[in-house]
Formats: sequence, structure tokens, C-alpha cells
Amino acid sequence: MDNRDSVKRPRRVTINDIAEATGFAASTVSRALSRPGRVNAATRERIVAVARELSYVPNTHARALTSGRTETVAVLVSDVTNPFYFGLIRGTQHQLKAAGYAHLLIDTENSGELESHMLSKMRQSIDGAIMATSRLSHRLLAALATELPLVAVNRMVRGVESVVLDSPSGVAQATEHLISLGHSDIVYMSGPENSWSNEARWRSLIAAAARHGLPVRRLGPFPAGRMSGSAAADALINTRATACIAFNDLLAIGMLTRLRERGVGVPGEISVVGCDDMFGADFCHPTLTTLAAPIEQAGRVAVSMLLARLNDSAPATRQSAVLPTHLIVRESTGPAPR
Amino acid sequence: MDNRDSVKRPRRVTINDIAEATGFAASTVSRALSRPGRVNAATRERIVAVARELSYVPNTHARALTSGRTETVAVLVSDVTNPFYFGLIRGTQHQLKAAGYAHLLIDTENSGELESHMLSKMRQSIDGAIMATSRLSHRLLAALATELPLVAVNRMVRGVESVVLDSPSGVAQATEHLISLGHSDIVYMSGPENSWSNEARWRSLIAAAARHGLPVRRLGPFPAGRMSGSAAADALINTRATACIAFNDLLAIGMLTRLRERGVGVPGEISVVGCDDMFGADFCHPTLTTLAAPIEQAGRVAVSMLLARLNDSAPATRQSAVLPTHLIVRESTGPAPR
DNA sequence: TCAAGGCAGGCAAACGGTTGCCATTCATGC
DNA sequence: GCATGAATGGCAACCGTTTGCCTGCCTTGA
Repeated sequence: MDNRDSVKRPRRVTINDIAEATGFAASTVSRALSRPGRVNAATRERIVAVARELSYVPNTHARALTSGRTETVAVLVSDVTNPFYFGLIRGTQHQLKAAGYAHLLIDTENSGELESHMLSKMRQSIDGAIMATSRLSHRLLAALATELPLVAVNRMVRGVESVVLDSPSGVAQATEHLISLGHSDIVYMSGPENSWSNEARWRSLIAAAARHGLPVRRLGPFPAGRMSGSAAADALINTRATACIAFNDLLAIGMLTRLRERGVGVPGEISVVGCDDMFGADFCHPTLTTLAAPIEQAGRVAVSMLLARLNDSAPATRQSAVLPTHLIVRESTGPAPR
Repeated sequence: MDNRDSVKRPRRVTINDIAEATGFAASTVSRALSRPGRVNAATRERIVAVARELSYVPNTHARALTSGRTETVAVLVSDVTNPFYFGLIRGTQHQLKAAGYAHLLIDTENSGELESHMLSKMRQSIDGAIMATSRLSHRLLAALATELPLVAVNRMVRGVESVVLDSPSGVAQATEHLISLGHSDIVYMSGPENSWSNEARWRSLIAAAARHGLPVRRLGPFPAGRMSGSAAADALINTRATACIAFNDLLAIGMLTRLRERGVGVPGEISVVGCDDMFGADFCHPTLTTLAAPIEQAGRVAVSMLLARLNDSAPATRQSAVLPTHLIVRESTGPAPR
């Protein structure tokens, strides 16, 4: 039925309508709109005016089909519900919008397999991708990077542009902080095993403690959710350690809750340090001493790097940006009990 | 350079490659893949097998160009950083992925203008949209709904399918709760003026209080962020009221912080009720009594409604789903001081 | 035996842009 | 006066699918 058609698809304005209205050929219209300088200034003005008047909107798909450019960037996160990503999503969202790109959000559910599957499925619908804390192996990630422009966040791999948060220096600060408070038995509460930053944090804790001749222990791995906090707290209590650094704030806050339930004083008996300074770290109880990571900025930087590569067509000197982290001392850390 | 080309665009497998490999025409391949039943079973099997072998991935854009279907749904939120949306994003993300749809996230930055602008720009790249707490006027929203399949969340408009959280009943529960604790002076801390749910909550507070012959007051409007909590708390203290219901948890948590700073006991001197039970409400200090809204479920339901409409082509009896809310009593509410 | 109708497959025209190549015009320099 | 070449615009092929229409064949029933 004609009626239905006109309702469902009101026949949008195309480049040909503009061509007809101006008397120019469609190709000229196309160039005027997407390649200024290739046509006469007067012509362009005329065309642009008519385009605006007809409220012309270029068809993304048609454009993508020939030119290959989709003006869309995928942002892959391992778990949308993890507040850690909120800042990242915000950062990428803003930067992409500013550049006129669309933001395709993909939740990889902590699965490297799903990650590469989605990516191969979307390869032609996106110009590039931001991979936040990818669960892919180094080899796979590097291979992917040769097929598709991508920037990794919190992941350092040869041949892949990346933005990483300088956890080492942050963890070192946290360690110094705890040591200066008299703690000599620091435990690392480990996150998921396939997480690159988990390893990075653990290694820098070892290094930092070693500089003071202190041994460190590691508990876990624990899934990076608040729920794991209970098990983590129980395990920690068992070790009789007086301080811990948790893989992330989610885990730390979960531990806080459990420690309180069990009547363990924080920071009286145990000091807890989190990582990421995510939403909530400043209003949980006690408020959490944590490693502030400029994750929103990381998102913006990642997008900038990606767009730079997309536009300059220069293969770019594969590089990585390292963003500083710093310790925010709040209520969850205090002098070691004697 | 040929080299560069082959690197950047490795020439993906198309329907024609399959046609050539199998000896069938491209059209038959197309039908075998997207309209089974239209071709002979044996033919289809053969084609599907070859397609898999060649790891064929259909080109979204080419498909969208002719069929108009993009298998993409836009999710518009007024502010990605508001934790309230996390659940929604999660819900929509999961449901869309399950159905094989892509999830286009759009932040409208609390601006109705940006909202409709983005939507008109994307109209041909999406099959439909989920509009969470739209800032658009009723008229505009209704008009939009005639041009594009959409489902509104937390917004009730004639002629627009919607999913709403039953705040009225929840606010009523909260009011009863406060009254039963002996409070007779309840203040509503208002959120943004252009928010539909803000009005809905305010109205149901009036109604609930009226049933007990109690007057209520309203303070604000306050922007729906944690930062506004300070101003809100100060204003509240000034009124000498003993209880308040805040537009949302963000505002409530902000108030909690400020009240603590100013030495006002919660719930000793003032009881605070939030709305949404967002991430953090259960670990802030004191933990927040709040209206739990099944927002993730709302996201799923919204997607289901939208997909049902997209697939059944039936214009659908424009309807709305109302999801129940319930009060979660935590530490921030207590008996009225005497 | 033949008309009618269903099934399976092919042809070719879209969909809405982009882009390589060609034609025209006009200024420039010798 | 003529070759040269830059600037500008048009032509038409193409991107990868979908889909309306057509054809040939086989089945069915009178």
C-alpha cells in the first residue's frame, strides 16, 4: 500500500534531488559537499544552500559502500556494568561526537572470543575501534591491529597503539604510603587472571616492596565485582596482614562491606587501597584511598589517536600514551596496628 | 599504492564470490542466506556451507541501502555519566545483542535540541530508537514517533510506546514509610524542570501526603548531579523539615555528604529518601533508603517492544509497560526527632 | 492431452553515494 | 598563433545486496 510506504519511509532527500534543483550533476553535488575546493566556490555555495534548504542528510550507508568510510567507531568494553568504564565511555563519547563520529558500544562480556567475533562481524561497519582492557592474547591483538585501525586502552602490545594508565608509578606511591604508615605485610588482592592491568599492578607492587626489602603476597584471583569482595575480605583476614591493595575499587568496596560486617576495623586493623577512583570511591564507608586514573581522559586520548590515524592516512609511528596516576588518600588507610 | 590498498582493505568476501564458487546466481545466494524457504533446501545447504567455508560476512551497508533495515538501534540517554543509566545501558545492550542488533549509544547532553538533531541525522542508519528520559516536548516526541519506531523510557506520551517505572506507587510507599516514622514535614528535592519523572514524583508525593492531610513542600530545582547535593542540603536544613525525598539517588548522596559535613545527623535529625537505587546507594554512608527501580529490566522490555514492532510490521497497539518499583529501607531513614 | 499453477532460479534494476576519467573552457607563456 | 596545463563540471561505472519480474520445469487434475 502506498500509504504505508510513505509512512514508513518518507523518501528522504538525496543528492539527486539537489542535483535536479540546482541543475548540476550529482557528481558535482557530491564533490561540493564532501570535497570542497574541488569545485568552484560559487557553485559550492549554491549547492550547500539548496542542500540546507532541503535539509539534506547524506546517507551513511551509501557513502560507506563506496568510500569505505563509515564515520563510526566501536568502543569495546569487557563489561558495561563495571563503573570503571563509565569514565571511558564518557570520554570516548564526547570526543567522537565532537568529530562527528558515531559511537558503537560493544560489551564483550569478558570474553576474548566474543571480542574478536564481534570485531570481525563489524569490520566493515566501523572505521576503527577502541579496545578497553581487551581479553585478547597479545598475538591476536597485534594481528587484529594490522587489519583494522585500533587503539588499546590499558594494554601494551608491540605494534598496537595504546593508551595506558601508569599503574606502576601509582602502585609504587600506594606502596610507599602504606609502608610509611608502618605496614610491613602488604597483600595484593588479585583480579581476573587474563587482565593485563592486573598483572601490571601486581608486578609493580612486587618491585616497589622489594625496594624496601619487603615481601608481598597475592590472594585470588577474584572476579572484578563487588560480590567477590566477601571472599576476598575473608581470605585477607585469614592472612593476618595489615594492609592490602585491591585490583580495583569494585573489589575494594566489596571488601569494605564485608570487613565491616565481620567487625574488622578499617583502617584500625586493616588498611585498604583500591584502584581507579571510580564512581563511589569517595562516598563509600569509609571513603576509599585509591589510585586515581584519568580514565575519561584516556578515552579522549584514545579517540584522538585513532582519528589522527584515520584522517592522516599516515600509518603513524605506532606509539603509546602513558597517563599519570596518583594516589588519593582517604579514610580507608591508616597507621598499622601495633 | 597497491600495497597500501591491500593492507587497508583486504577485499572481503561478497555474495558474488559465493555465487561463483557454487555456480548459482548472486540473487539465489542472497535468498538462500536471508530468505530460507524461498530456495531449494539442498541449494541452501550448499550455499550456506560455502559461505561458512569462505567465512562470508554480509555487508551491512549494502544491505541497509536496499532493504532499509540496518539492524541497529540507537539508545539515547540524557547523560552517559549518570549512573542511573548504567542499568539501562546494560539491559538494552544485552537484549539487543541477543537479537543480533547493534547498539548505538548517544548522549544527548540533557538537550532536547541535540536529541532531535542527532535523531534526524541518524534516521537512516537506525531501525529504531530507545529514548531514555527524553527532554523533548510531548508534541515533538509524538511527531518523532510517527517517523521512526521508538520506545520511550520513563516518559508517558500519547501515541508513543513506552516503558515507565511506577514511581507513583513507589513514592507513595516512601511517603507512608516516612509518615509511619512520625514525620509530618516532608520536602521534595526537585530535579531538572524538564524532566517528566521529576514531575511525576512530585505529583505523587502531593497525592500521597494529601491522603494523610499533610502538606508538602518542594525545593529546587537542582541539577541531577551529586554536586547539587550541597545546595540542596543547605536549603533543606534551612526549612527545619525532618524528612525529604530526593529526585534521585545522585542528589540524595550528594546531600548525605553535605549533611555529614555540617554535622546534621542522618537519620537522627533528618531522614533522606532517594530514588532509583542506583549503583552506590547500598554502600554510601549512611546507606540510602531508596525507591528501587528495575531499570535494567526496563531496558530489556523497551528493546523487546521495539523489536516486536520492527519485526511484526504490525503497527502495534501503542501501549506502555509499567514496571513496579518498591521501597528499600536502609539506614538513611529513621524516626522523626521529637 | 493439455491447461493451470507452484516451485526454483536467473536477470537486471534499483538503493545513494563516490570517483576515475574525459571534455570544455580559459589563462598563460613562448 | 599555438601548445600547455590548471580549473571545473559531467559521464558512467562501481560498491554489495535486495527484490520485482520472468522463465522453464514439474506436478496435478480434468
